[in-house]
Amino acid sequence: MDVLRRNTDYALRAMVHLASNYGNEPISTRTIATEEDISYQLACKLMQKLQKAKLVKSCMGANGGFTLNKEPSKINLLDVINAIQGPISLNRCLLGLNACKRQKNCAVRSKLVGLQDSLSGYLSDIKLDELANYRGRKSKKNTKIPKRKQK
Amino acid sequence: MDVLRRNTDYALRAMVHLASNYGNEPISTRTIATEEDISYQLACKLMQKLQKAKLVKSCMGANGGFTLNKEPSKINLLDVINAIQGPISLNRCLLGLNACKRQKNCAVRSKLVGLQDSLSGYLSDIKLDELANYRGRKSKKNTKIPKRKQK
DNA sequence: AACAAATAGGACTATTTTAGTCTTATATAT
DNA sequence: ATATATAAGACTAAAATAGTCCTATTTGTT
Repeated sequence: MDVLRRNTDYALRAMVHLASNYGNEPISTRTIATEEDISYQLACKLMQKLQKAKLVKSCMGANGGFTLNKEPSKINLLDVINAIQGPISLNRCLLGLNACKRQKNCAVRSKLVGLQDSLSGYLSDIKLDELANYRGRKSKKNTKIPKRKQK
Repeated sequence: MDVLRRNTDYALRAMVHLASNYGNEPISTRTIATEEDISYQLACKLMQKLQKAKLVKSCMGANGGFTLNKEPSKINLLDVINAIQGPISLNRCLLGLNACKRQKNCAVRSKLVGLQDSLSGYLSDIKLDELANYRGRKSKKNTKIPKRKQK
């Protein structure tokens, strides 16, 4: 099974796309969907989730679209994962759901806590700017504020 | 979402149970199911999977049941996970399935490879003996070979 | 030999989760 | 006005996971 779901992959592509464009005009969902091979309708859903999580900023209307809401270096992989698929947990027990009665002296659980933490740590250390630079090599190193007025 | 599925939790309980009993007579699935709160039918399925993975040894017939196939210290968490839910992967891409065309210069992918490895490493460093000792404190420190003849 | 207690294993069903679509409403530049 | 966007809820479809059922086989015990 996969830890990162398909929709998370899509969202990550979208975010990297936006990161590569950081500092410029908003990009429409249609453009992102087309260039990143995501169904348009689905992309809309994902962008909305990202917006709710304050990772992107939306501009409605003609010439509208999305821009990152923070510098790429201030958005990490875990942020995106959390926004789209919710918190990653090694098992239900660690999430607090469906906790079995064994909990308090469960050896498995106690071992997993450490792993859970290092997993989160690793993911939150990977920032969007690294991903955007690696990928397109068309990063603009441009930190201008988008000219378009924001919502 | 959970990395370890419910059935994996069940199987882990069963394995820890067997580890605590290592060196003694086989334990029947019915007993394991009852003591570990697993549906009997489901437990049967899980034990079969563990058997196919050579983690446990079965003894058919009356007074039959299962014993570990190796010392508890030689069975790790990842073994059990692999037996029950198959290999853990961070995403499809790393599993080789559904690989997207971006593959070769995908920054996300390259970052995840490292994480995947450390995840596997961590899980395979946790052995059943640690879990069994922690839990029941009724470990026998007894390495006798089971008296009952093995299949 | 008969019986009871076990595992073996395939087929099937149900449940849950995830992915994806449809539709309608609202905002905004031209 | 119109065209091009986002917003968002309801809905459907597909896939993955969990769980059950049934029948066969093995083996110890009486």
